[in-house]
Amino acid sequence: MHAYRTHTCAQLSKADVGEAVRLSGWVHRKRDHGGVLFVDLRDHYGITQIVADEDSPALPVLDALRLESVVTIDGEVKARDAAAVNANLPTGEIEVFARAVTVQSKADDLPLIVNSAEDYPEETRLKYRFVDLRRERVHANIMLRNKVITSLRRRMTDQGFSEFQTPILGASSPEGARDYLVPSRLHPGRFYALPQAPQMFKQLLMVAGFDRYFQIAPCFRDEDLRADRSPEFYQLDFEMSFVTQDDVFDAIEPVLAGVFEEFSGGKSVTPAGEFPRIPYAETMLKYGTDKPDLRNPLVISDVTEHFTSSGFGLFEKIVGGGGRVRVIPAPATHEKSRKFFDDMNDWARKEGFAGLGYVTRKGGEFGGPIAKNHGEEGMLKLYAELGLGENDGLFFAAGKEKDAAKLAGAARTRVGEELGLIEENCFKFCWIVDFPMFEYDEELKKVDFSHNPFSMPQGEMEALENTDPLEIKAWQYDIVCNGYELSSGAIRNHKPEIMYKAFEIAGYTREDVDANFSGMIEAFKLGAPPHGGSAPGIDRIVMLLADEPNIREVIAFPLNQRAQDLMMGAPSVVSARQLRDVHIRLSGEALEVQKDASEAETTRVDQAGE
RNA sequence: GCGGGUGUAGCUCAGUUGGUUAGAGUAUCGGCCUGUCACGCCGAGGGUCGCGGGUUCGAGUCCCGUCACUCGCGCCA
Repeated sequence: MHAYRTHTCAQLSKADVGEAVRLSGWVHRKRDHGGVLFVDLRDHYGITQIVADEDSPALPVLDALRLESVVTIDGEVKARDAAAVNANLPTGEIEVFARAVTVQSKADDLPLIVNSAEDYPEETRLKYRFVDLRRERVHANIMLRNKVITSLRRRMTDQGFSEFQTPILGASSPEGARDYLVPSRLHPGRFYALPQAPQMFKQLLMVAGFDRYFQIAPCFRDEDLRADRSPEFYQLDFEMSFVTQDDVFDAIEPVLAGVFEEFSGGKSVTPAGEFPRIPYAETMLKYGTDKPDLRNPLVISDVTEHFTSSGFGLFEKIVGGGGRVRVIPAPATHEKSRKFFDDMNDWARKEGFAGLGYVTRKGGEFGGPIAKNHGEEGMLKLYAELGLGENDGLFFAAGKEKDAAKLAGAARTRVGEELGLIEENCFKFCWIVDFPMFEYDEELKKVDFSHNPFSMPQGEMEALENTDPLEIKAWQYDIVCNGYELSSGAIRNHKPEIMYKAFEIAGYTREDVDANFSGMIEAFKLGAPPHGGSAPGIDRIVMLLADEPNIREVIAFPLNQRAQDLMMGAPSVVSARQLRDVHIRLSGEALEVQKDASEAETTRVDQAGE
């Protein structure tokens, strides 16, 4: 007989009655009836009820064990009486009568309880993540993640993509997020950077002629966190040669739609080939964001023209100063109290906006200060244009275009949620396309890249030379699902002359480009295919599929909101010797921290890895 | 860096207008119980009310500061 088990805790059924079996697992739950003891034995696969009575030598041993101890049970499979069958358990028709027990590992008092769905503080959960991960929900999330990744791999290879690895220790590059830095021992004063994404390497693989690349790629960005942002995360990174934007869309839509259909648990998914394509300018107008949640039916409109002259002086003044007025409909709000509208305004102020105006309408009657001052005639005209009914309210976001769009976007979400308009049980995908190539940086008072500088401008060199830079679009696109940006990608700029020109517009010289992107620019001078790709975020995909509001719920060992590993103690102080090795001397606060750390903390116990 | 929320027993939470010895459930420990499956019953231990200061005859409760966690803004593809 095997040392630990003949079956898993999910395997036994009526067909095995009478068999002598050996099971191993964790003591999930105990029910002690004095002369008879029930133990739910749990492993990765399931739960089997173990029973011991006074005839069994296992009884006192199991009785004394705390929950989550690990045991091996030798016993006999018995059928349960009809009345004792547990229909909630796949193994509920049988139980194993314990003849003997071996304690593999005793558990102390637990910081959190595995057999309960109770919510524990994240701090506790992360510190004892190995216990937390035994709990049903997180365990299932991590297994879902595994299945999603397996499925993505299969779908990509089936489409002729090949999987590659790229370096983790790379060079810091100037654009984008802050890099995680790794000091070099062999090269004093020099640093590696962990990849924010394998961007250049995947492009170089295209230049190397591999045609279709993908990778489940670890990415690192040293920026502040959000619920959907971790400093280390994974992307389904891919790149293709000799492709147009449409080819990239055609390649990835079936992969994403397919994996969502496979794991959505019956929720509807935008079919492959039908992802709406929304230009950036349109999404900023209609949804007030570049990651619109299309489950929300509300659409923002620009009504600036209605307020060039208006009895409502505030809007007239804003419009006169070049500002915009945007509106969000609040359908069927005739029975909402004044408090509902005032609360929205309070919310907007709390969010740091100037305020959210509103008009109420009850049975055709307009209400609120804006309606009063703007006049009934003007309101009727406005409502007619917007196609609004006699019981529909309206929220107003006014200000500089950027601010008005942002407030309108936030208000659209808020109104949709408050009115219960968000469609449930669906995943709504869309592409955001035609991102601007450049934008005006108000702080630096200059034109700068609005996204990745390596995207091909639409119209290529001709556009760069003859168009207002702020009008130029890029072959740059995002995939958005339910308001989450899942992916960002582009058709790349593989022509050195166009790249020099694009950088020139953003105020960089040929020498700047050569110095910062030498590898890439050299490669493009030695025969580069047109190419493009994208990189869907795997953690966010799993988060959506698992219906979790937080990315850490789908990462086995996540860093907390302050980028610390509470279990392993990262980031940690290191010994003076380690610092010397990498030519680093601490000062100021950093030196104080190092000094205050206990000797044990800075003692390095060498251990061999695998 | 900024704003919001939270912080009371190992854990989840209650705690009134500032008023006697800060409670419940769960976990732990002890006892009872032969068919449970969130078993049940009896009992016990367990508290720097995050920390520091202030107001007050009196602070878990009010005020100021600070720390931790978290959500958002800034930042970030």
